[in-house]
Amino acid sequence: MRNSKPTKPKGTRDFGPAQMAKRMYLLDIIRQTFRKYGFLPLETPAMENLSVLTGKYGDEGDQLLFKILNSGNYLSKVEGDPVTYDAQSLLPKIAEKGLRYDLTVPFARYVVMNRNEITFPFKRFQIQPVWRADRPQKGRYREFLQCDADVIGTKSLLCEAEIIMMLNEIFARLGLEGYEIAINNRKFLTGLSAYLGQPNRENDLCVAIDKLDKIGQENVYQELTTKGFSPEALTRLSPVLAVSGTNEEKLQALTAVFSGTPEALTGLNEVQELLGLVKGMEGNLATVNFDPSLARGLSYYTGIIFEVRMLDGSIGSICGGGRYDDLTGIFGLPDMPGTGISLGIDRIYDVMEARALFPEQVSGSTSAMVVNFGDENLAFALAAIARLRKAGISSELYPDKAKMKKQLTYANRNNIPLVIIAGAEEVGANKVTIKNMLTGAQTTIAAGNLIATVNAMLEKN
RNA sequence: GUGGUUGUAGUUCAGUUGGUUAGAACGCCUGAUUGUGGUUCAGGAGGUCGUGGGUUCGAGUCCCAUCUUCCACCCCA
Repeated sequence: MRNSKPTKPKGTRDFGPAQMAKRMYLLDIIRQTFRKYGFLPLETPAMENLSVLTGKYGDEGDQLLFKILNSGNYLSKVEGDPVTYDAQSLLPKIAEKGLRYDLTVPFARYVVMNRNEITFPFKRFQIQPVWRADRPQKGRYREFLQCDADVIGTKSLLCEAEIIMMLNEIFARLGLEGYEIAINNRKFLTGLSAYLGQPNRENDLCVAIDKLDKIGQENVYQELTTKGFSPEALTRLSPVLAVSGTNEEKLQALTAVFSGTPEALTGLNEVQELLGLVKGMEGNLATVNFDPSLARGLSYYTGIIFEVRMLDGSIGSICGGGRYDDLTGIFGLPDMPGTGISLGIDRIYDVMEARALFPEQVSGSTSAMVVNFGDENLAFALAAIARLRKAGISSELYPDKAKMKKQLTYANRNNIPLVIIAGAEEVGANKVTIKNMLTGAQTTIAAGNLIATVNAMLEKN
């Protein structure tokens, strides 16, 4: 018999109390802001049927789905020898469920299944973990928490404008600076593709130009050439990639170039209109950057798309999203336009940690500990802890009659600021001693003044 | 999925061309202080060197496999 050391699956993390305090601080701000903008909470199961998940994220996405083996004798439905199957044809026979890959598709499923109960437009937010069988890397995990806010059932650009307002508000409250909200429009990209003489090739086009910041123009052109884009197309593309200046200047310049391409113009006009709406709501436009090379991979986007990134490039995008005008169509409910965003709180956490942006007092420790002297003070200690809790003071009684040294060490390690000491000496005189662990000072007071004194001392800290 | 990288006490890391009993710092435990933590001092525990094979008289050190870590690509939060 040999004990093996326990391990944790690749790309997963534990969050101890110290990390949780910070995560909850972050989540509280996001949750409050979502609610402030009228979004309602929703949760869906960790697992979905594979029929719901597959085919929504492209071939690459399907590869990254975690599949759940059927219960029981899962090989019984396989005809013949399983070894003769390839993975793709064997899969549907042995697995019919998978872990969710994002929150948008489960949301679409929910909307379709509950279309008669939902009042549209429907605004919901959802904060739950998602799983991807990706190879872990910096800021990239196999299990991570997404914070989504979506509006479904309206084509109004006001939704996009509110998303920008909301993002700015969240980052302002977190004290996070040095980010940009990049925006673009899929319609513009579709028009661009046509303009280049390669209609319906916007996917390949997007994948390539999305990398502009990273690999430079030359490499983008090389990639496009290998994908069959002609030299003429690249010549027509270059003024688009080279466009610079303020958002207004970029829009103006591109509007002139695309005067003969209606779809691209529609896209540009929407961007223009969106910026106007944000301005009208007194939003901060300094963080908003119209980036005609922003593409985003997920194929369901059809309108304005977003991406939030740190200007120092320290980490991948911390938020992504966009408009999808027909997400529920694949589930048999057409004409259900929507738009939404997803915040990656694991990455935001990493950035905030690196910049020491978490406030000191997020630790959320217990306020007071009562020292356990055993029978000597059991009755008194029980009454004291009850009174403290009735008064709303987070407190605990050390569970064992241990040495005072050990009990104080415990309080110290857990950042408990006040320790209540009442042994035979104090109990006999109907008094208690309160020790302030920060200063080391301690006072002995009448037992009846315990709550008032503790409150006063906590107030001061 | 492709290419690379990493693994030695709880943690961060040393460990010479392969050579006795694998080290340090911090942390942890005990005591100085039988009712006082955080500072100080004294002492102590803790490692089949990621795992499994191989080469060798001899492997933490070399080779293979596997897992893990981190990174780039793909893609993405």
